[in-house]
Formats: sequence, C-alpha cells, structure tokens
Amino acid sequence: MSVGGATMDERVPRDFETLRATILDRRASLPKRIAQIAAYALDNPDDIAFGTAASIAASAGVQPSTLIRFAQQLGFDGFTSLQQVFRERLRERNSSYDERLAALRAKAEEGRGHRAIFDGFVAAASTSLGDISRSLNDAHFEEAVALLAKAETIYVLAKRRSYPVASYIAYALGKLKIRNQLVESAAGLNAEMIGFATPRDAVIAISFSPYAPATIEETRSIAEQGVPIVAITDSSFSPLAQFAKVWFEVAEADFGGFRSISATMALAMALTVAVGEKRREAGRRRKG
Amino acid sequence: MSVGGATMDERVPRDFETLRATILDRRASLPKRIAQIAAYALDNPDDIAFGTAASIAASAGVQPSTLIRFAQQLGFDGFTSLQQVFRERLRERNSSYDERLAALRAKAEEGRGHRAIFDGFVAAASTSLGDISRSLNDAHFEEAVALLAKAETIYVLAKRRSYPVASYIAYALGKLKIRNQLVESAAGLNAEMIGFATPRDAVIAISFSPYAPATIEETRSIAEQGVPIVAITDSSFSPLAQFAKVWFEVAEADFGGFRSISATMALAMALTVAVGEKRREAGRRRKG
DNA sequence: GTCAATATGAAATATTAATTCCAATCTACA
DNA sequence: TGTAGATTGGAATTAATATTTCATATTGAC
Repeated sequence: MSVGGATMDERVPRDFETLRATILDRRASLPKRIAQIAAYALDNPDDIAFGTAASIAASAGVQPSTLIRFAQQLGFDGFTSLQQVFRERLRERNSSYDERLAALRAKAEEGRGHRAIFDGFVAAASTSLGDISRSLNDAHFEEAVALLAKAETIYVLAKRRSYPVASYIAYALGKLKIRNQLVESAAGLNAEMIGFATPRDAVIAISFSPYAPATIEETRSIAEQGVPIVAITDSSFSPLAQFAKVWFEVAEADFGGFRSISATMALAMALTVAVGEKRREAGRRRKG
Repeated sequence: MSVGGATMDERVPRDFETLRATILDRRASLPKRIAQIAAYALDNPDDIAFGTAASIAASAGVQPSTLIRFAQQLGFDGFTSLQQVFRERLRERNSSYDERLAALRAKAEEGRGHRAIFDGFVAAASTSLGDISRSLNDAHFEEAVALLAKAETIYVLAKRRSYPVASYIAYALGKLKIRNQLVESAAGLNAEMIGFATPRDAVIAISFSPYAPATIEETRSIAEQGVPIVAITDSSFSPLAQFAKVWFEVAEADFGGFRSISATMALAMALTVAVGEKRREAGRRRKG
C-alpha cells in the first residue's frame, strides 16, 4: 500500500529534530487542516506528548482523524507512533536548570565562537532575574503601583540603553488603555511635553550609569513641578534617586561589556500590569 | 468505604514532591508487592509518566492490579490519576527544572497581590530563557552572524511588541559603530527608507503573532529587492519565515496574557555583539 | 496448627482511546 | 460550469488499556 504517493519503506523520522525538519520542509504542500495540526504540533510539543488524539485534536481545532492523517503522511503508521517521538524528546531532557546555567557559564567563559556569546547573554539574563527576584522590596513595589495607578497620565522617561524598556512600557500601557506619554526627543520638544505634567500625573524614569544627562535634567525639571516619580536605576547613588518618591535598584549582570536588561524588563512589565490590575480593582469598587 | 484503613477524604498528593514524601513516609508499612512498585515508581518516574499500566507492571515485576492498588492506597482513584502527577512533573521540569522557579510559579498562582504579578513575570522570563538556550541552533546562529557581518547597512524592522527589541539592537549596533537603520514610521517614509536597501545590506526582522501587517509587508518588499533577511519570530509557520535566509523561532512564555521578551532580547543582544566580534576578526585579518 | 484477615495473581469486564470508513465538501482543472 | 480528485467531518468500528472480580495464597494471632 502507498500513502500519498510515498512508499512505506521511506525513512520515518525517529527523533524530534528530524521530524521537525521534515514537517517544515513539507509545510508548503500540506492541506489546510493538516497544516493546522502541523503548526500546533511544533508550537505545543508537550501537548502532543501527553494528550490523547481526541484532546489534541480539539485543542488544535481539527478532527481526530485529521491528526491521524497527519501522522500517516509523515510515514508513521498512526498517531501512537508519532506520539512516541514527542515523548522521547521529553525524556531526553534531564539536566536541571542550575546545572544548565552552570554549564552555560562555563561554555561562555572557556569557549570561543559565537555560540559562547549567546550563552553568555542567557547566563547574564538568568543571573539578573535571580538577583532581582531576591532583592525586590514588596513594600516599594506596592507603593509604586499605588502611585502610578492613580495618575491621570503616566509619563515614561528614558534614553539610550533604557529606551527599549520605556517603549515597551508605553506599548503595554497602551494595550491596557492607560493614558501615557513616552517622552522622546525626535523634534526636541521634550521640555514642552514635560511642561504639561501636573501633580495629578506620574512619571516612570529609567536611567543607568552612565546616566544620560538629558534624562537627569528632564527628571529634575518634572520633579520640580511636583509630579511624583518612580525611578528604576542601578545604584543608590544614582542622581535619579534624589528626585523619586519610590525607586528601584536593579543590578544587571553584564557580558562582554553589554549589560542585560532582562531584570529591568521584568520589573517594567510587572509594574505595568500591576497598575492595570489595580485600576481594574478600583474601577470595580467604584461601580459596585 | 475505606481503603487500607485510610479514609477517602484524606489529602491526595497533587504534586510530585508531596507524593514522594508520602510514599517514603509509608514505605515501612506497605505490603511486599506494593512496596516493590513504590520503589520502582520513585526510581523510574519517567516510566510511570509514559507507560501503560500493563507495561509498568511488567517492568516492575508485579501484576497490573497491584499497580492500581498502590495508587488507591495513596488516595488516588486509580492508576490514571496517579500517572497525572508523574506527567505533570515532567512538564514542569521540561519548561524549568529549577526549584526556585517552581516556587515562584506557585507563589504567582496561589498568591494574589501585586508581588505575585512580579513573580509571574520573572518566572516567565526564566522559562523563556531556558527554552531558547536549549533550542537555539548553532549553525543557524553562525549563518545569521556571517550574513549580518558582511552587510554594509543593517536594517532593523519591527513594530509594536517587538519594537523595543529593535530599538535595543539599533542602540547596540550604534555603540559598536556598525551602520544601521531602524525602520520606524513616524513620518510614514518606511517604503522610501526600505527602497535604499541593496543586496549588499541585510535585514533583521522581528515579528510575533499576531504579526503586524506592516512588518510582513515591509519584509516582503525588502526581500523582493534581494536583501538577505534574518528573522526572529515565534512559530515555524510565521509569515516572516518564508522571506528569510535564516530565521529563529523563539517561544516566549507568557504571564497574564503578556508575553515575556527576555529570550528575544538575549538572542538580539547575542546576535549584535557576535556581529561586532566577527567584524573585528575580519578587520584584523585584513590588516595582519 | 487453625482460623481470620490480608495480600496476590490471573482472567473477565468495562472503559477509553485509536483508527477506519463513508458521505459531504471543497479545489483544481478542463 | 461540470467533473475528478483531494480533503474533511463525524460516526462506526476496532484495538488498547484500566479496572474489577474472584479464587488462591500468605501471614500473623491465638
């Protein structure tokens, strides 16, 4: 018997990587539903490993029979043998997170080559996340959230290396429908923009050593207008700290002279979402 | 009804660690065959997760019914629900094996309050970093670095959620004195900007589901000009993949509907610095 | 050593899940 | 627009797997 023109003695992928490559190779020529389950399989390999044909099919939005056809097109004789590959993949992962991290660090130090650079950044990011999760002060966090949640407009202030964080905050606040203003300097109108801020607003200012003079200057100026400031910075001696109502000290590990920004990002996301949450709570309370 | 003197309303272990403790606690009082399967279970947890009652019983040298009695003595209503605990463990450990991380996640789930949000984002970031460090393909990485290193100008293309990553890449490339152009649309001149790119340049395009149509369109257009593209995206079926010479699939964990971008950031930083490194090497070779 | 209680093995049964089949629906091409 | 071939959905069928049952064996108390 032949399936889809392919004889049964063709090579059946035995390991996950081969299987993955095979799927990607054929994806253009797959029919719609088969492609749908193919995409689901590669995006949710764990679900394939643990689920039943029926449950997987339902999650992927197809019929169980489609799942079996998919397996057969790949040369397996049914869903069950396809599933074996996904299970095998899970069994092979056995090293602990700490061991992996240690290995990464070792590789990054000893090893040349570009993979080592990647490993170095992953290790730096992991370290920074570990540090911040230990050191973050709950009370400060609550205070910052409270302060930002009651602001009419949240101004977000950052330059250079911190700017990506600021742009992410602005994006996330926007998605949460919280009024905000990213202070960036394309037209040199920052001073005017800042001039609009009132004590009923609030500021998130982010700056790391060497502190961008413009950020400091703008923060000072907005502080003098009585606008409360939440600062994210990297030292208690940071010039931002003196202007801020609440400030966070984030120690980012570096690799090859480039500092991670993962911890800052995580803090920024958490602040943003927590502010959204707090506003929802407040909204409910007013209505109820 | 009571089983082995234990009432049914007693606490059934839901996670592997509790289960393990329970087994060790009772092992002295277990009958011979039950003890045998108990020992087997703790020694070969992966087999329990994936096997069938019959296959596990055979490996452990007992009858299937013994396996079920074992499960029932622990308070489960059958082998199937006992197996869930072993599967859950594998799933957890797969995304992150680390106990600290597991603890974080537990806190983030159980606990309300804003600290839980922060813990959730840290956990999501750590998970994503673990995933990418396992899944990144060295050859792809080298290829991307080579491709970008020989570009005259590197165009960086991203919108919305991916924009912070792009802005970071642009900043870092600038610090490394590598000519680059961030394609952003303040003045709606993206098409013109893209028009300047030639096959001697290169592009880093970043987009995640739901893919910003503008990013896709611009990527297509620049690909048609013969400019080689390195894509960072989240699924093998991403529309970006078809235009790219090299592409990376980054699976970011999410928390509360907001996806992490830590893994993407780490990859972006590594790519950038590796390109800088490669250029330095090439420069030395030309001089020496 | 005998009895009662408990534990075990093996087969029967019930349950669940995989697979197949067929009719309905699309799609490509004339 | 009509038609053959491919694709799909959904129910029917078959296979597998978990669970129950019951007869037998083992253990421990008296």
